[in-house]
Amino acid sequence: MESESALKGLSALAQEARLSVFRLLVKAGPEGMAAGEIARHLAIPANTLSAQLTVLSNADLIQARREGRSIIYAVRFETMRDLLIFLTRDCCAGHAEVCAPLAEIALRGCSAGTGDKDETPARSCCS
Amino acid sequence: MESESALKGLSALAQEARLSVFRLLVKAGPEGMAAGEIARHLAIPANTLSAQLTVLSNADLIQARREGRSIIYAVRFETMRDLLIFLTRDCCAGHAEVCAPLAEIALRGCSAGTGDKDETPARSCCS
DNA sequence: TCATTGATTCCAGAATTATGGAAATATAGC
DNA sequence: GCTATATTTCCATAATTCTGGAATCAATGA
Repeated sequence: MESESALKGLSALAQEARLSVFRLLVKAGPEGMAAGEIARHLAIPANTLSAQLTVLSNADLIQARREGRSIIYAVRFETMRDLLIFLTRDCCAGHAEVCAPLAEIALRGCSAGTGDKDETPARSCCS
Repeated sequence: MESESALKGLSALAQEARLSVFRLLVKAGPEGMAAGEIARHLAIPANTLSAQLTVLSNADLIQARREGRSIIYAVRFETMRDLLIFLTRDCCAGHAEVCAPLAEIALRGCSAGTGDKDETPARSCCS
């Protein structure tokens, strides 16, 4: 990922509502969640949410598919992975105090959880 | 790191000039770089750069110290580490396709480089 | 075809962020 | 104290982003 895409991704996530949407979609996993359901969850007007989903889509962080009358959004994990790798290389290069703890988190992976009090139990992964 | 700090960090990095400044400071390492030198490197007017450095400082991503007439800025790696961990937990939870490659990068650490053609040789780290 | 539901687009006003000229502040050397 | 250098603050303008009402589009079912 070059810095232009990274910038798009960062900008997309750098807003409260959009970060919430993204976090919700991460929880929802590959099956995703319908726009309306997201709107209900986060109490955002449909048209406002739509604009925010467009920003996330343009950054390639999420992906839409139609299912009946609903449009289902799901995270594109490859993009998020690439963004994380970009940032890690940018700030890790030469600095063990960043690399090491991050590696540990990534290895332990999901078992760590998000720290939210309302979080759902983590699934097993990262063999 | 809670989402408010993460948001600050993301916003700070979500701008072309600021991302460049940050990347430059990462390269510069703990010794940091004087504001004027940054400005010369990136061809940004001093006062504009100053505003951008303020944003990065407020997000705690960089730290200033005075040295004679110069003010030296250096990356705060703990903050960047926390931001990366926040993002990793947010998007890695349950998804090996994100965790695994990221863990590998973090373990190999700096040896990977940034991919830029003008990058300096990576230093050894991450034993 | 018509009504309903789910979602988007259009648009304009509000809010925030970015930029840089001019003036001010801080340090150093003479 | 005076001058030069390094940087910041003040301030106004420009640019961008955010928000939501109203209208529109798409799919479903009767």
